[in-house]
Formats: sequence, structure tokens, C-alpha cells
Amino acid sequence: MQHSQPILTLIGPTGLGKTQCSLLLAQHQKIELISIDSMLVYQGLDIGTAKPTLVEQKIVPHHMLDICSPEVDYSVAPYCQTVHAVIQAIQQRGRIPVLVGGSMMYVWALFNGLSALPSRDLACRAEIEQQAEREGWPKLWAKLKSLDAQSADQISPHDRQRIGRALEVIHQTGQPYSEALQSKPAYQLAMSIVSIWPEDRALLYQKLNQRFEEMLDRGLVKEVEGLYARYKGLARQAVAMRGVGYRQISDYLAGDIAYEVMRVKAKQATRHLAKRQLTWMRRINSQRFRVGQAGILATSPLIAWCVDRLKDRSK
RNA sequence: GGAGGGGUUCCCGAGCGGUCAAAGGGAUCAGACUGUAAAUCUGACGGCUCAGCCUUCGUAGGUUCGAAUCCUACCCCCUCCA
Repeated sequence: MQHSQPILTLIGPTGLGKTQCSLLLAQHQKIELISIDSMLVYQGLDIGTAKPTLVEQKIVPHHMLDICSPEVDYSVAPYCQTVHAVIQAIQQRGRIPVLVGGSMMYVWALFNGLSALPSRDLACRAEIEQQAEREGWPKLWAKLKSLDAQSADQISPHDRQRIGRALEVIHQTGQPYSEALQSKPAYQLAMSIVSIWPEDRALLYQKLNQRFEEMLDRGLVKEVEGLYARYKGLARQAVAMRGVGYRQISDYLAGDIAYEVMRVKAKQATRHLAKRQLTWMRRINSQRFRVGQAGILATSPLIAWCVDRLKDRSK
């Protein structure tokens, strides 16, 4: 599936003004926004995810927000699939889809496509988890090594997530994970990607620290408490509850860590996230713009570039 | 004023004559990344002309073949007594 009409994608680390920028673009073209964010998909996670407000959502249609209960673990595959449908729908409406977000793996997946792999198998996973608990991950890694040496060589003996997934895929497909990955991606998107970079990392970190404090002031702890009260099936291990801030506050509410520790750890996690996002971004081919202290609004070349991209080139 | 305890690399913190540029953790930096990805892992982390050398363990001396580790003096910090 190839889209000849323009699709613009804006990526950047958390807290640098992506939302603001996308709203600005709405003033120039008839666009609809598609969020590329693994946490914004969850209902009820608002403050801690810096989800666009309802007012902002009224300015431009937003997609891929609140599409899933936090009780359910969402993931890239359904995300990509839905996004493709959403893009088509937007284009049929005569609008231009603009993807905005910071979940870089999702960006990568949209751009490169995903191999045809089986989706998660809860029972299989539970079994693997149990075995790991008994024997430790290095042991499971050794098992993987015997089943699929190539994958094992690329995965650390301590990387539980990847070891688990590799074994799961092997179990379900009956073929080595590395082989299963060879299957052709079902779809790829042709899109212009623009990325925003902090001019000064220390400054971004400072802003992130500050932003978390503001989230607390706005009642983030209450939000998390409310989630557990509202969603009876919501576990601490749920993917939604492992997001930055939500995880630490869950730990705090469970009495595992002190309030002060929670604050420190949540901020750390935010900084780590931003850093990993930047690492991904270096790998993704994109038009780069640096954002300084004055913020995204001051970066007019960025806006100009985006507006130019939004022109329909198929005509 | 008296009695103890302590000052270690960006931070916390081990070390208590050689195997110490100094455990471990944190921060920071770099990297990996295909259905958990706001996740999960990996590496670097005193300096250099880098299989060697130089500078670090409060400060200044001393003992020793050799000290972050022992001794002396001094400067800070903490606890208790006055």
C-alpha cells in the first residue's frame, strides 16, 4: 500500500512542543492529526502523558487517542494497522494526515513495516515467565541459543523481554525467530519525516523536571488512584501502568517507595526516555530542526518546511 | 573545653600496607531495538602521545621497597558529655 498524497510526520523527544507545533500547522492546512504514542492510546491516562486537552482536540481532529482501556495491553501491530485505515479515511475526506509523536519504534514500524509475526500469546508468555522465575533468564537464553543461535547472539542473556518474545514466536511458529523476521513486511508508509531536537539537552531535562512537578500539582497521583479504582482489571504490571510517572506513582501508592523517591525516580525515567528517543531519532532519516529556549514557536523555518510538505504533490 | 565518629573519583558509598584509577549504586554519555517500546537491554565513565605513562582518596609532613590504607600536625563535619 503506497500513498501518493502527502503524509507528514513530526517526531521529537517528550516535552519539546510537538503538540504545539501540530496545532500551529492546522492553521495553514486542512489537516487531521494522528498521534504516534504508545501511552496516549490509553483512556484515562491524561495528565501524566501530557495528552492534548479536549480544547486542543476540538481545534483539529486527533486520532489514536483514548482508543484502548488501560486494562488491555496495546501494541505496535494493531497500532500500525489502525493507522493505515485512519490515513485512508482522512485522505478520502480531502484532508492531509499529519502524524505526530514520540514513540520511535512505532514510527519505525510505520515506516519500515512489520514482519508477519504471531501476536502475543498470554499462556505461552506466562509459562516462559514462570520458567524464568525458577531458572533465571540466562538459562532461557541458553535455550534460545540452542533453538536459534542467530537470535541469541543478538540478544543479551539478561534481556528478558526479547528472550521471552523470541521463544514465544518460536513456540508458535515452529521456526526460528530470526527466520520468522525475514517475512516481508505487510505494508510500509512513504512519508516525510521532520524531527525536532533540543538545542541544549540540559535545558530540556530541566524543563522535563519542571513539567513533572506541574503534573503532580495538577493531580497526577489522584489520576493514578482513580485509574485503579475505576478499572477493576487494572494491574500494576499492565503496560499502561509501566509508563513514565505511572509506574513510580503506582509504586508509591503501593507503599514500596516514599513520595520523595517517587518524584526523583519519575523525573529520572522521563530524562532517560527523552535520551532514548534522541538515540532513535539519529537513526531515522529526517529533516532536522533545532529548538532553542524560545520554544517551537520561534522556529519558523520548521513551520515553513512543514507547510511546504503539506502541499499535494500528486496533482 | 572533654569523649567518640568521619572527610574517597560528579553524587552516595565500599576499601583499611602491595593484586587500587580504587567494589557497588546513582547521575551522565553512547549504543541496541519488529505485537510490552514511556518498554527491555548493552557499553563507556580521572587524564594522556593509551598493551604504557601521568594526576587522584581533606591539607602538609613522616614511616616503608611500597600508603586511600600506618604515624604526626593542621583544617573542616557529625554525635555525645560540659
